[in-house]
Amino acid sequence: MARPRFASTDFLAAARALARQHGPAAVTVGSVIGHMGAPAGSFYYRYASRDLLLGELWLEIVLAFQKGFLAAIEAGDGLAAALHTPAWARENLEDARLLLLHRRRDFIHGDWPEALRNGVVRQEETMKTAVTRFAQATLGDAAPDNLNRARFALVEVPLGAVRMYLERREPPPPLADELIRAAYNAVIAP
Amino acid sequence: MARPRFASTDFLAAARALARQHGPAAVTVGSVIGHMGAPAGSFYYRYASRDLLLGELWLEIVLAFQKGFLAAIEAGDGLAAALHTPAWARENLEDARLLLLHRRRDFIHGDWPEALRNGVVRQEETMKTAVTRFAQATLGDAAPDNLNRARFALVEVPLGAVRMYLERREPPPPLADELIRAAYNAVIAP
DNA sequence: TTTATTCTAGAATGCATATTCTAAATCCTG
DNA sequence: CAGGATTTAGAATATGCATTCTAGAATAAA
Repeated sequence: MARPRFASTDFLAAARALARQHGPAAVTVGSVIGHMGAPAGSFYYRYASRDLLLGELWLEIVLAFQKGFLAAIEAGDGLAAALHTPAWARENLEDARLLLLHRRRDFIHGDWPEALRNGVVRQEETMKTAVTRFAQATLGDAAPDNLNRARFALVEVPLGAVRMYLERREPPPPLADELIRAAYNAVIAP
Repeated sequence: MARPRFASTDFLAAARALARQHGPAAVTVGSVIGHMGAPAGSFYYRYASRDLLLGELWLEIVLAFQKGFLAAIEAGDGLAAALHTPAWARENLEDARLLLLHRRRDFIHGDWPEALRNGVVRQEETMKTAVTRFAQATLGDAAPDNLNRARFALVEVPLGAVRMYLERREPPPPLADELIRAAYNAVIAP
């Protein structure tokens, strides 16, 4: 084989760097290979498409985020799950900006590549299951209103408390936690 | 003059319809003129660029939304301002989806057309001023933490309570108001 | 050393879009 | 009606991108 100069992970790393700096839309095949001085052929030797690259990037980040969230839910601690967002954002500011300031469809517009579809579906369902479990355990049952209440407390409130800081590239301050805690307690009867 | 078949407002209406159905990215010059059977020349006779069209659309919607919000703030009623989001979303479901499910940069990527720049800047500052006024009146002063607290209660919480419904094209139910009220009261000390 | 395999190289292709250009049609005014 | 202004019309141009293609270079295995 010809001397391998470019590994898959190199392309992924370049994509990540570009996405962090200029957003997912700026991750074009051209910008990626330009960023690392690789020819187009080398890219397509590793990745079947641009979508595959961006999809992998998103999935990797979302799964990393999810881990701590799920752990808290499984421990039955909803407040900890809600507070996981600012905590994770502090430790992973750049990835948090990527994940929380953009939508999934900013990474992949339209259908996901076959190779990733399973992973994405599993990710979605894992999240949905966690929220459902929380609703049942803490709110009594998984009636629609309870699911929405749970989702609000666990997902939307933390996101809202953190987004304004991420936009300024600042780690969420203690106030973010305080706001989340207050809203959580107000919405999830103790 | 040749018989005017296409008014500016026709293009704006077509853009709105397309954006509502498929998102701002689907508003291309081609899709707009295709949607109304107009030639490209007629479009460019009315609009200097696609950005101008999309920018006008966004600005029109955001200003419509803002009106009620500002009225509540000026009346000194923060809770009413927070509840304006679900109320407006109920009355303007499709525009609310457009405004709240997408970001400004999904309409205009990069620099805004000169013709709209003033309007956008004014819009931003009007909003910032309103939040500041609220912070001073209700939280004592406009220290950074107070501004962020105000923004959370007035903007982020309502958005979070409403987004999940908008995504499903459903008007926000009473629960949305209840969640907003609870979070608002918890965060804005009475 | 030969040969098959794995990659690098980067030019060529194709497609979706925005925008421009030129011509002609329609209407208003004198 | 003549002449100028306004609009329609839509083909032509330009650009940015993803992707494909064909050649050739570097390596491992035989």
